[in-house]
Amino acid sequence: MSNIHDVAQCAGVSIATVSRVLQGSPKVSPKTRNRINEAIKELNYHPNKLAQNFRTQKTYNILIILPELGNTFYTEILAGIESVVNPQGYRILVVSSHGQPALEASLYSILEEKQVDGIITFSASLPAETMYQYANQYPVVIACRRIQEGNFSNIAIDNEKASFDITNYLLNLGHKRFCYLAGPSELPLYNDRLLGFRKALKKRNVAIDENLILRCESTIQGGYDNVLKLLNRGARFSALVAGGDTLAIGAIRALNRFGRSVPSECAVVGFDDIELSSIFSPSLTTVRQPQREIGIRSAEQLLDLIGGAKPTFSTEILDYELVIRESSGDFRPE
Amino acid sequence: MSNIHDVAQCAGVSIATVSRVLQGSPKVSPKTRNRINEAIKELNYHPNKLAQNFRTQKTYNILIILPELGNTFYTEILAGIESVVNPQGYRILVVSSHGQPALEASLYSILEEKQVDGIITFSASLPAETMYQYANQYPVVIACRRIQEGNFSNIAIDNEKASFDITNYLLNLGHKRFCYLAGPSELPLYNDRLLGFRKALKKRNVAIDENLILRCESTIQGGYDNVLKLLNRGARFSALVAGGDTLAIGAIRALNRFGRSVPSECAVVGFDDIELSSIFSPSLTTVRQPQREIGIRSAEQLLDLIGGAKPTFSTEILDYELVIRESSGDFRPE
DNA sequence: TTGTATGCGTTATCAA
DNA sequence: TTGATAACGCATACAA
Repeated sequence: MSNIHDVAQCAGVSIATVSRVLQGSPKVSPKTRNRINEAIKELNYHPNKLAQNFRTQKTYNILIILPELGNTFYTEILAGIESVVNPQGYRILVVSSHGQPALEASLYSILEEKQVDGIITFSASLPAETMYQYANQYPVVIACRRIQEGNFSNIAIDNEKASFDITNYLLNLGHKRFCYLAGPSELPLYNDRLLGFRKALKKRNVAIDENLILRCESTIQGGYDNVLKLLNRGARFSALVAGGDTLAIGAIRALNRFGRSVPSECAVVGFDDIELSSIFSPSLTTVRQPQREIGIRSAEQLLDLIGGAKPTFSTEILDYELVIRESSGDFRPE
Repeated sequence: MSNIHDVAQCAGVSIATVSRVLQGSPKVSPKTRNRINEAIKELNYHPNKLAQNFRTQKTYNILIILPELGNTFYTEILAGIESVVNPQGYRILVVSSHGQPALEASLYSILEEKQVDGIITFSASLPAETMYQYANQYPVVIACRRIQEGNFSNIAIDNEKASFDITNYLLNLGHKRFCYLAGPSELPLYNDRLLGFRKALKKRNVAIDENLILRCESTIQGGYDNVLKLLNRGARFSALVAGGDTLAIGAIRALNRFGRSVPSECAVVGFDDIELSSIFSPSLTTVRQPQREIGIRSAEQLLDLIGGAKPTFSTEILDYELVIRESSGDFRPE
């Protein structure tokens, strides 16, 4: 592997001049610039980024923490992020926290150790104080989660309110007996959604049966297993609200397996509007988040922070949209 | 930000001793070790990884290049990779090549610039010679693609043979008029699969109508759009073979939209066995790849290369499995 | 067991 | 426009 000295020697100049060419500095005569470029080509020289990063303390890498890979909900968000950071020369690296706080904590060391310039997390499974400490010291944007306790910059929809609304929609259809499928309690956004559900019922004085509130892994399998178990225990409900579309789809499969058809015997609604939700049969009533916009705004905020902006700790609440489809039993063809 | 000097000073030792503690060297007396650890805590010291990496020329990062993010096919593969590299202290970073050769090429610079210790690519959209050059100089494993021209270490199923088999399955059911949906020609695995399809038909002397061979983006939308257009032109076929499950599902939706039911009026098969394929209705007949094993073997090979092993350039062919479900019209309940 | 000193490859400051 | 050189933070060979 050749280094900058080799290039300098080969071109008959000093390493300083080579460095200038690498930086695209205008203060190099065209003639020497050419000589140097030829030397670079001849030696197949690639600047050692490790040394560059070390010297400049900059990586042009941005870390994206997702609760899980392979959840299509994030695909469009990532595209939104890339659309703003790529033109600025940044690259995104994606890791999964697997929803485990310990693992997520270890990922922040990647930032403390300066291997990336900033983090956008969609996981945020750490305690608020810990997050606050990181966010105060480093460029960190928390997205898709609204943190009430403490002050944070973050971009999200109002999960609680959206959950309130979609529950209300079912209440308006006349449902009285509900089952709720929540994602893991480590991920606060699931708690927000559960809270919205509770508030909606409370406001209408509809009783909540705590036995019908389940915590599951937020996967199709998780929804399926938990609902099937519940049905086997003889539970009765006319509507099921899920904290995520995968959970809802698992629930529908369990209901079908148990011989209950959706929506005629049980209404089901989800959250997120993943791709599968419109394809699945019955198609899923759900809450659509502005995924691309979430990505774009998160990225813009992060670049500001990297650029030296002070964290404003202003929560940016984006709009959501109820998407009414077949699974809730009030399907109106478009 | 405190550095190793600060810690040394605070603990009253030299930086060499601090460094030894950081490396976990046994040649430090428990007493000084304690003093140093306290100093580290007190100063909230984090070793600057940029400097460490620079010094050791090692990052403990592995780059995974996928053709696209959000394709659940890769989820299990990634889990397999993590299961072998995490215990060794490596971390995986995932990027998408978006199937664009130019973009993928730019990703190799991340390796040349030593920002990662090795690459596993599932995209491999670059010319064989280029790939060969990289694979010869750096730790690079090419997975899910069998490169015939030239010698490469790679891990894959025999895409051509699997495609031959599943096509044969349809031929055995009596189909004579086929439509084929291929993914982008930049991704060679799609070409391999198309080739297997062609060979199967040729062997049985079944004519291939080139107008019924379509190239699409490998998404549900891509399959849907192309097949709908074809149907609107009045094309007739009794079986459709797709180079990927997303394409197949898009195709089924287009057929349904056009009023043709699957499988009774048209048999459809896919490739990959993504999660959706068993959930979709009709469930999809497809080829299942040993995803976890692909991940594990790729990672093991890569770690060998990183450890200094010479590339053996031996292609490792893993087994696949035909999964017969509803969409092909020969559904036998398990 | 501990300390001293060197160098990794680059950028950037200063002088020429 | 160019060159000499210091500095970045750390690991390590060698000396003590």
